[in-house]
Amino acid sequence: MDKVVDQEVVDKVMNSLPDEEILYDVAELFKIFGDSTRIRIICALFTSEMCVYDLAACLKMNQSAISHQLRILKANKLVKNRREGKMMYYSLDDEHVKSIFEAGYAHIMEEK
Amino acid sequence: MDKVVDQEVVDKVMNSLPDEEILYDVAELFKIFGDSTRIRIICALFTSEMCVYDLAACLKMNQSAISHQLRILKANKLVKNRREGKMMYYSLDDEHVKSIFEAGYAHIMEEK
DNA sequence: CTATCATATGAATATATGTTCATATGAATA
DNA sequence: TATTCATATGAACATATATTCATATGATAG
Repeated sequence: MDKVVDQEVVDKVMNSLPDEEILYDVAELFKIFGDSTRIRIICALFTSEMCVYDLAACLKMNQSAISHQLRILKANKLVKNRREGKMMYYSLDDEHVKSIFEAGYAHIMEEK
Repeated sequence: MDKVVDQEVVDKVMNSLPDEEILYDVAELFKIFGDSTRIRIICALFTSEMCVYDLAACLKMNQSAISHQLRILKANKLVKNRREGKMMYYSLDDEHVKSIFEAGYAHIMEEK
């Protein structure tokens, strides 16, 4: 006899899944957190708002790389910025950023 | 006068950053969540353990793609599996999986 | 207005990664 | 043991993305 799907289970699971579009957005959000440069930027901003130049110094990366990543973070509303003269100060834009980070961080620390 | 880093801020931030290796691991973890196929697999497994065949049916994807992603999820200890005859049942392997997902999900839902 | 500084951005490059196809593996059954 | 079914896996391909380099933009000081 051929294997067929367990229709009962499949139906139950399919009904429980959030909309595909929502899950796509959730994945896109996690993708933002899924890069070590961006995670380090986010972590740095937990402590203090910073300008691009100082962020680059902290992370020992060049200014352009930081700028590109800040652009992505800002486009996803995870950071915001304010200008002060020539300098642009970045800070976190959402309380969720910390809770998301901490959920992942807890998982990693438990493994150690 | 040349701009120099704000050494005080930079020092404070650098001291607050977790080890680079930890942050790398955190980023790697979020990267796993940062793919819509894997997020959908994870979500499906919130409801019920499932075999590969049924998972593929739920997500309307081919078996190979699901298998490849399950392999990644398992390598990262987010899912575990048990064999029952020919079938391999997958389920979530860690309580953190749900808390991580929910942190991201909450952020997305708030935007809607 | 010009020069300089801080930041942003486009193009190019290298690398990573997801899916598909073909096929292998491993278990059950005839 | 040969066949069939469920799953796993390697290779190939296409796509996405992070960084660097060069340069543009925007703001301030002289």
